[in-house]
Parts: sequence; C-alpha cells; structure tokens
Amino acid sequence: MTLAYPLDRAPFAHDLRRPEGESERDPLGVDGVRAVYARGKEIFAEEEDADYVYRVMSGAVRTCKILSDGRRQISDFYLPGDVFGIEPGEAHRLSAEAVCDAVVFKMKRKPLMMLSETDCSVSRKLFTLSLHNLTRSQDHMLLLGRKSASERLIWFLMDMARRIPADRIVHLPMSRQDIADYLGLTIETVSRAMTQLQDDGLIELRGCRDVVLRDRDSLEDIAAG
Amino acid sequence: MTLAYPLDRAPFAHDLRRPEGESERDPLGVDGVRAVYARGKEIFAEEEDADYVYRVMSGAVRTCKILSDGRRQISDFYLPGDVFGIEPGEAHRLSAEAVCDAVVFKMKRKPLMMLSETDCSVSRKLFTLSLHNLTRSQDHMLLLGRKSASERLIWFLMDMARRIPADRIVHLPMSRQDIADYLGLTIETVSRAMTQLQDDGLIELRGCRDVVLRDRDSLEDIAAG
DNA sequence: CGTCTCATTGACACCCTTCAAACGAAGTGG
DNA sequence: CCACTTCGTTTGAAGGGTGTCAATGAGACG
Repeated sequence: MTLAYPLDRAPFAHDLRRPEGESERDPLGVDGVRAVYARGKEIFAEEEDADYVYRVMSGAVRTCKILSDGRRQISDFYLPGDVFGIEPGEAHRLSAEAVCDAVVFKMKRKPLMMLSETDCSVSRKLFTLSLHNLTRSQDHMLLLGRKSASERLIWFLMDMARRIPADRIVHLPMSRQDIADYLGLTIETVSRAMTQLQDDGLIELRGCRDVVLRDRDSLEDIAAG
Repeated sequence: MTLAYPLDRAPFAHDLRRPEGESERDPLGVDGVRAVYARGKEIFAEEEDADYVYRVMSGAVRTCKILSDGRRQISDFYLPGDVFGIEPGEAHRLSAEAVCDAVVFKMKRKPLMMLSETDCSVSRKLFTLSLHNLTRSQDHMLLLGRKSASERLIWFLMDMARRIPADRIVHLPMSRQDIADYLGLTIETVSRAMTQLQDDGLIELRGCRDVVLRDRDSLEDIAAG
C-alpha cells in the first residue's frame, strides 16, 4: 500500500467521499465544512475579511501578494494537511487560489480563536504552525535574495520532492507561471533553467509536470547551499 | 518630553541603568537577565541550541542566514521592544548579531515554553508574535522577489521611518552592507539608489546614516506598490 | 483536425553585479 | 595642528544573468 501522503503530513481522518457541506471536526478542535475549488478559483482575496481558517484536504493551494501593476509573488504552496489563511488581524494579507482542483476544509476563525483562549493545546498548535510557516519563509527569503535561477529551481524541486508523496517521480501540481512567481523569476527563465538541469543530467523531464530526480546527491548539495 | 520609542513599540518598564545580570521579568511573564553586545558581536549562531529567547531593549539586532560561499541574507532587523530568537525546534535556524551596540533581555526558553502550556495568554502572545513576524516576511518576500532596487530601498526607508522614533530625520543604525543584505542587493546598488533618490528630491542625506524624507507622499505611494 | 492553453526556444535589451578607484569621516600618532 | 591610517561609502566602467518580446512547439480537448 502506498500512502497518499507522508505520515507527518497526513491531514486527518476525513473521508473525501463524504458529501460537501456536512459538518466535521478539524484536528485543531473546531468544526467546519469542506469546500471544493476548481483550478484557478479564488478562495479568498487580499483585504477580504478573514472569517475562516483553512486546511487543504486534497489538491494544492497558493497564497500570493500582487502589486498594483500586476507583479505577483507567491508566498507559499499548501499541500494536503497544510493549514492556511491564519492572519494576525481581521483581514487577509494575501489572496489564496486553488493551484489545481482542490478540496479544502474551512472552519470559522472566531470559534477557533475563542477556543485558543481557554485551551492551551490549541493556542500552542497555532503557535507551532505559524513558527513552521515563518521558518519556511526565512528559507524562501534567502532564496529570493541571494540565489541564482538554477539554485532557486533546485531548492524548489527538492522541497516538492520532500513534501509530495512519490519516490522516483515528482509530479508538480502547478504551472511554470506559478513556479516563476514563487521563485521570483519569469516563466522563460524557469523553463530555461529546467532544460539546463536536464542537459546537465541532474533531472529528467517526463512531460513538463513530471520530474525525475536523476542525481539526488548533487541536487541535495546545491539545495543545501 | 520625547519618547524613546513609539508607544506601541515600547519594550517594558526596565530601567536601562540597572546593573547587567540582575534578574528581571519580561512582559511574556518569565524572568531573565540583560546582556550587552558591542557592534557586530554575535548573539547566537545558526545551528546553535536555542536555549534563550531575546527582546531588544536598546540598539538594534539583525538575524541572518549565510550560504557556504558567504552570500548573506538578513531576515529582519529588531528594534527596542522586538522579540527574536524563537524557534520551532531545538536549534536556531538563523544567527543573530548586534547591528550597533545593543542591550538585549534574555530569558530561558524552557520556562517560557512550560508557562505557555498552562497559561493561554502566554501561548497566544507567542502566537501573535510569530504571526506578526510572518506578515513582515511576506512583505519582505514580495520585495525580494518582485521589486526593483529603488522600490526596495524606499520600502525599507519607510519601514524604518515607521519603526524608528523620529519625525523629520530617520537615523539608520545599520551600514550599507546590512541594508544591501536585507534588500537582496549589493552595497554599490544601495548606494547608487540612495543618491538617485536624493537627486530626484525624494530624500536628503545628512551624512550616510541620516535620511530626511522630503516627499513623504510620493515615498508612501511607491512603498505601497 | 482545429483550437486553446501552456511550455520552450531565440534574439536582444537592461538592470544589477563585479571590479576598481576615489572619496570622506573618524581616530591615532607625531 | 597636521599627516597618516583605517574603514565605510560613493562613483565609474564593463560584464553577465535575467527580463522582454516574439515565434515556435507540444499536449489536452472537443
């Protein structure tokens, strides 16, 4: 049997076949409902009231910030089991969209925050969760500020290989444009870097979304910096 | 009377003249001691055990990650009142150094974590704190991934103007190299961008560390993106 | 097979980096 | 008071990595 996701990333005992809209309980301890979003659909917008906190059940989600002239930076991708949409204030600081068809669990923010005032285990879970995100964004800043295009791409591929359940082939749920906006590059540069890695024998492309890591050791070394 | 820092950033009722080493209590609710670091001195290193959590009392601190070949990315600068050094695991994920002569309050991590298991207000404070840092790093990622040199510098100056207590002149505690490593640029580019902003009449340099914001509205607009 | 969308490739431009030198402020010693 | 040093900043010239613009290629789907 192959797991749908590594154990430390398993969401929780939801049955994906249960009808949408039925109330269930999140591991964080509050009730909520599932919602389905088609590829590209917006889950929430920047500045919108942050009434809900979300957990990915299947598919993938991106959160991003957009400048007035359209330049976009993707903060992170969220995979099954990941929580997103928690904000320090009343409004969302970034927008969220489905990278591919996705099922997300949404729970009301207010009950969660109220529970965290009385249940220390909940507030500590929230604390741990945001620290985890913070750690990721620190690595991301190093990448955006100081790494070359190929180093960025390798770091991204290794991160995905670690997070996505698959041994030999990493299936990327996102487009080149998403990767570019995550890595602070253009789609052309991502594409060129990808073929360069293939020419160097580090990876092998099986179609543009499936990547075989051919020289995992070298890739690890470069990703580690 | 002029405040040493804006009200929302005031650290706590420590008397800076108290002798170093004497035990005091942090607003987070645990005891600790003050420590003095000269400019450039390391407070903790990457990979080092994260035994303490810190709060800046005076001066400024930087946290950064360094690649094996020396490339450096500064994650953030911490000013009086700011807490730094909280980690999800047992080890520090970044290093911390004094940007200028600085006094920091250090409290043991373990008692703080134990307190947060029973006192919800503490774990919620920690949660809020890490969410605040996360929000900052999201803005920082947008800056590093998608903004031009001058946009980065303007964002930095406006952020400092907001955080540093001064009406007309912003005094930067850090060197050009620090600014460069924070903004993902080189020292030369920062210097050039700075003189360009001066030539454009947006700022005025009074020595290389004192900046007068001449056209605050334009600067705000550009910083907002 | 045609259409649509997305990915790849090429040519060229440009912003930022690199390398190098000059400049300036602060501190030291004669 | 004035060289002299040191360290950090500024400025200049040249090069390179990534962006831009444009055309081609490759899957997916009806």
